[in-house]
Amino acid sequence: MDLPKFYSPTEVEDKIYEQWEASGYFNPDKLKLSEDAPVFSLMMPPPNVTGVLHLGHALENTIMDSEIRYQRMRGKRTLLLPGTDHAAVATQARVEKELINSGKYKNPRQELGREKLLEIIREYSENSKATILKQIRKMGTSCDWGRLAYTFDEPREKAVNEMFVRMYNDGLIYRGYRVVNWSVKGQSTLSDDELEYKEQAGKLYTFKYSADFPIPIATTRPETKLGDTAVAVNPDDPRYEQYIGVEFEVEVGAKKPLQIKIIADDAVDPAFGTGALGVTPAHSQIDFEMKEKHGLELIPVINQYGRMTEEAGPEYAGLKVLEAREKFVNYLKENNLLIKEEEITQNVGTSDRFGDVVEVVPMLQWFVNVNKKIPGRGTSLKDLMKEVFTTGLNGDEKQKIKITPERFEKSYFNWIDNLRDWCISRQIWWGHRIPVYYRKLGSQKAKGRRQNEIQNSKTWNLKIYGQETFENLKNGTKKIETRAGKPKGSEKYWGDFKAGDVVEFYLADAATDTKIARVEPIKKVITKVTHFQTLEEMFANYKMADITTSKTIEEEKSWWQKIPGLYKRIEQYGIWAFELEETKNSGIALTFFRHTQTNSNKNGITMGRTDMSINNEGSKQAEEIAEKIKNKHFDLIFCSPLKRARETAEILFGKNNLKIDERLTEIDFGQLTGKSWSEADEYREAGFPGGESYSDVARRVNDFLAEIFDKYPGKRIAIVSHSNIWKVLENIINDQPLNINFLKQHAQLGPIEFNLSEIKYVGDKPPKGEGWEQDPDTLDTWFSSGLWTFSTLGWPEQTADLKKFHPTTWMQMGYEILFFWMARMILMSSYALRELPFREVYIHGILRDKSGKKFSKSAGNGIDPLEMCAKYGTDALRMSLISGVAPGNDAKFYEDKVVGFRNFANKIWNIGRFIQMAKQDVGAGLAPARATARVAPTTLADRWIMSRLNNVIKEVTGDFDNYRFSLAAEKLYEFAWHELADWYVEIAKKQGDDNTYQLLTNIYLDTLKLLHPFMPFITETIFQSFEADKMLMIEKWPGVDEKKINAQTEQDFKVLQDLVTAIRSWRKEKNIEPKEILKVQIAGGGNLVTEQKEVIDYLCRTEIESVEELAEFNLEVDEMKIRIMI
RNA sequence: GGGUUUGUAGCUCAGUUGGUUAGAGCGCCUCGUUUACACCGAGGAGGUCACAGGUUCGAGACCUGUCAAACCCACCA
Repeated sequence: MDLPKFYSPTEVEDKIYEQWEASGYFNPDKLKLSEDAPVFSLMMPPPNVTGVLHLGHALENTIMDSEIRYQRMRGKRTLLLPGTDHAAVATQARVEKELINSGKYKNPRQELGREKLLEIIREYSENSKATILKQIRKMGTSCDWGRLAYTFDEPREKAVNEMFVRMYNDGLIYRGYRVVNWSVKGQSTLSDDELEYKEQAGKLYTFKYSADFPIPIATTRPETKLGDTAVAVNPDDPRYEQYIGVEFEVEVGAKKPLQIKIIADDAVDPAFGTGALGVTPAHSQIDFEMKEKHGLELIPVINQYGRMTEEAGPEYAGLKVLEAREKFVNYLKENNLLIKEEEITQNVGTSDRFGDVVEVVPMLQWFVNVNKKIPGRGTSLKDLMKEVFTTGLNGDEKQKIKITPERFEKSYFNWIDNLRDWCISRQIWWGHRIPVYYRKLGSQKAKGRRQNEIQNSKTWNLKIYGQETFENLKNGTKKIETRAGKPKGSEKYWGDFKAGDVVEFYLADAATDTKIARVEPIKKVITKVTHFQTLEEMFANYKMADITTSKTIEEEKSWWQKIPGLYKRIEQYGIWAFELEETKNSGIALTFFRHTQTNSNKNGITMGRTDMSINNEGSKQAEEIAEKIKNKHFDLIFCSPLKRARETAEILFGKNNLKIDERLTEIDFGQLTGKSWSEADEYREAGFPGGESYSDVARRVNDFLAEIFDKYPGKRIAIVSHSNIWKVLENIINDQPLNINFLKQHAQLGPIEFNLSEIKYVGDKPPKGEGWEQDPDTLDTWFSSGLWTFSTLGWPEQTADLKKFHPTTWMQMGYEILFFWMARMILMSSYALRELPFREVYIHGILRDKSGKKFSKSAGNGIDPLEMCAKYGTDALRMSLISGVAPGNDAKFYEDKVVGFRNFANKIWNIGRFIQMAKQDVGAGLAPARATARVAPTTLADRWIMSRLNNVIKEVTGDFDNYRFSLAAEKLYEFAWHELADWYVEIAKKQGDDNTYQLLTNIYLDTLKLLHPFMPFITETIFQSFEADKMLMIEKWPGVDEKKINAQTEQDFKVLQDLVTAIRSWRKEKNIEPKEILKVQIAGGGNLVTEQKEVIDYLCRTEIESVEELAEFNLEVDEMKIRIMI
C-alpha cells in the first residue's frame, strides 16, 4: 500500500476511531487478558453539560487517554469510564440567561414554572451532552461507552438518595437555621467555595449608634447595623475593658431599640478601625459564630430579595440595600453620629454564576456536618478527609492517596482546616431533589388556595384549639413570630418556620379534633424566627401562661436569680427549652447537652430538656420524635429503669439502644408523698419519707454524670428520665456546680434539630398515605459528583464492577477543582465505602492564552479544540497540549505549537513512507521480520540506534510511570526526529541492504508504539499499513533489552556525529559548493575512520583517508586532527 | 494576614534524586529543492539560569534574604 506524501488526519481519524470502538477493546471485559491481570480504572471527570468542550477538556482527555492507552498496552485490564455532569447551578443559570437574552422572558422561573423550565433545561442539556460525547470521540479518548454515566440519570439518582439517607441517619446531614450565602439574583444558596471575591471600591464609615454610646464602630455595610445585637471588642483592649458585659439600648430607627451588649472576642483586631466591631449575627458568618458563642439575638434586616425587612424599622422596610444604606448614612449625618467616612477597597463576595453580590442571610437549610463524629467510627468527615493523606484511611498505611505533584497536599490541608459545615440545599430546580418528604400536621388536604406570591416560602396549616387564642392571633396580641402553636393547655409546636412563610390557622374543636367550619381561617406571614438565647429573652417573648408555671414574670425571674450558678450559665450560654406537650405529673424529660463549636475553637454549651408525656398507647408525638431522633443524634442513651421513662425511651430510641442506669431513678413524689411536686417544698431539704433526700439524689446524679462523661469523651449523650430529674440537675448546678469546663471538653453534640410542626420522612420514595410533599430544594451539584467514582459502578448495589474497579486506580483533575471535587469524592467514598476513591491523583494546571490570560468566552480568546483538530489533526493537538508543561503548572497554548507537532506528525508519516518505498526497492515485504537473526545490528549505526531505542524505551516507560508526560513526549520527539530520521535513516540509505531495512522497520514500529498513547490516530494508521491484521492499541508496550544499551557505542557514534558536523560546518564557513567532493585526511581516528569511511563520505560528500600523523590541520574533533584539502 | 507557584535564549517553556560544555520548539541569519518529508535538510547566532549571600570538590537545582509576577485561602468589620 502506498502512503500519500502528506499525512491527512481528517481522512483517517473517524475511521480509526470507529475501528477501535468496533473492536470492543475499550471495554475492559473484552480485553484478551488472564483473569488475574492487574486492573487500571479511571473515571472520567465528567464535563458540565453547559455547552461544548473547550481546550481544558481537550487537555484532560489527552492526559487521561494517554495514561489509559499506556496502561492498556502494559497489559492492564483498563477501564476509562466516560460521563457528563448535570452541573446544577451552572446549567440552570446558563439556560435562564439565554431565555432572558432571547427577550421572551423576564423571569423564566416565574413565567414558566418548575416543570416547564426544567423541560427546557433538560432539552438544552441533552443537546449539549450529545455534542460533548461526540467531541470526546473526536479527541480519540478510548473510553468504554457501554458504561457511559450521567450525574443526573436514574442510577446516579438512586446513589444520591441512598447517600443522603445514610448520612441523615448517621446525623451527618441536618437541617438548620444558619447564615448562608444567598444570591438574590439567582434566588438560591451557594456554598462558601462558590463565592468569588472581587475587589470593589467602598466606603468605611465610622459612627456611633447614639450620642451617648461610648464605643464608635466602623463598617462598610451601615444598613446591616439596624440588626446589630452586640459590639465585640478584643478582651485585651484596655480602652473598652470597662464596658465588657454592659448592655446598651440604642434607638437607631429599627423596629425595636437595639439591645447592644458589649462582648469580648479574640477574633476582633484591636488595630483595625476603632478596634470595636458591630456584631450583626444575621448578616455575617463571623458575627453568626459570635452569636452562637455569646448567646446573642439574631435580627434579620435583609430578606431574600435583597430588601430591608420590617425589623429594620418602618423607615427602611422594603428599601433596597443600597437605598437603605444611603438613608441610614444620612440619618447618621443628621444626628451627628457619623465620625468618619473613608474610601477603601474591599473584597466583596460575588456569585460568578448569577453575577451578583452575595448576601449573607439566615435561613433554614440542609447542611453536612463535617465535625460530627460518625456513629460507630469515632471520626468525623473532616478527620476522614485528612486521614487519606496522613495515617491512611482507617489507620491503614496502605490506604493513602498519592498526589502528584505533592505540593497540592498542603493547600488541601489548609482548605480542610478552614472548612465549615457544607450547605447542600439549593433553591434552583435543576438538580437532585432532596429526598425528604413532609406531611403537614393538621388538615392534610389543606393546600394553600392561592399560590404564595413569595417564592420558596411555605404555607403552614395549624389548628388552633380555643376561641380566645384564635382571637388573640387574629388581633395580633399573640406573638406568632416566635412560635406557632395551639395552646391547648401548654402544647406547643416548634416549627421549621422561615421568615416569609405563611401560616394559616384554623380553629378546631378540641374534642373531635376537627375544623370548625363557620370560622374563617386566618393567615399570617412570619416575619422572624427566634431562638431564645437567654432567660431574659425568653421572659420577654413568652407569655407567662405559656410557661408551665403560675408565677408572674417577676416571681419567675427572682426565682431563677436565686440560683446564680444556673442563671449565670444560662445568661452565658443560652437555653433551649422545647416544651412539646404538657408536662403532667408523670412527664418524661429528655435532657441533652448541646456542644457548640465555633471556628475560633471556643466551646460553648447549651443545656436543655424536652418534656413529653405519653398516654397508654404511646403518644403519637413520641412516635414522631422517635422518627426524628431515633439513633440519629445520640451516641449513647441512658435511661431510668422506671417503667414510664423506659417505655417512652423505647419508643424514641428502640429497646436495644438503651443503657438502663439505676442512678437515674427518679423520685416519685406521688408515691413518696402523695403530693404533687409543687406541694413538696417541705421535703426538699429534709428528705423524703422512706427515701433518699433531695441532695442524696443530686449527688447520685452528679456522680453518674461525671462518670459517663469521663468514660465516653466526645460522645453525644442523651438522658431519659422522669422530669423531676431535671429539677435535680438544677440542684446540682446550684449547690455543687456541675463542672462546666468538664462538659465543655467532653460533651460533643452536633446541632440538634427538633422539627415537629410537620412529619418528616427521609428516604428514596415517600411513604404510603396522602399528603406527602417532597422538599422543593435540590442538592448542590458536588453532592452527586462526590459519588462519581462509585455511583458510576452501580453503588449502592454491590456489583461486580464495584468490586473490581473500586477504589479506582487513578484520577486526574485541574487544581481549580481540587476542593470542590477531590475533597468531596474523598469525603463520600471514605464515609460510605470506607475506601479511597482513587489511589493516585494527578493534578494538572490550567491553559492560558499566549499572553497568560485564562481562556474565557467573555475575554473572547477562546480556541475551539475541534477547529485545531480539523486544521492540524487530533494527534498534533494532543502533543501540543501535553508537552512543554511541568506537572501542576499552568501552560500557555498557542497555535504555532500545534503547527510544530503537525509537522512532527508528518515527519513520522514520512519515515514510514520511506521505509515502505525502500523495502519495495529491495523487494522485501512490509511486515516486520520476525526472526531476530535477520535483524541483528551489524554496523556502528545499527548498534547505536538500538542502544538509543532501548534507552528511550527505558526512560519513557519511567516517565510514564511517574506521570512525566511532557518529558516522555519530548524524548520521543527528539528520538524520532533527530536521531532516527536525521541520522539513522540517512545512514540506512547508504547501508541500503535488506537487513538494515528490517532493523529500521522494527525500530520504527517500536517508536510508533511508544508514541501511540500521545498520538493514537497516526500511529495506528501507519502501524496497520505495516501489519494489516493487527491493532496497535492493544499491542504490547516495548520492553527494554538492557543488553542493547551500550554507552561505548553511543560515545563512538557521538564522535562520528561530531566529525560529520565539523566537516559540514567547515564547508559552510568556507562557502564551498555543497556538491563538491572534498578530500580529507584524518589522523588519530583509528577504527572509526577506517570502518565508517563510507558512511562519513556519504554524509559529508568527502573522500576521507586515514593517516598516521598530520603536521598541518584545519580542524580538531575529539582526538582527531583533520586536514581538508580543497 | 496565611499559603503556593513562577522568574532560564527575542518569544513559549523543559531541565526527575545537586555532576561533563545549560536544552527544545518557534522566531532570526546563511546555504540548499539529490524523490521519505519544504509540513524539508545542512550550518549558525543568541543565555552572568531575577538579584545578594551561604552549604558543597561541584549549584539553574539545596538553604537564607531581597526584588518582581501570578494564583489560592482567610479576611478589614
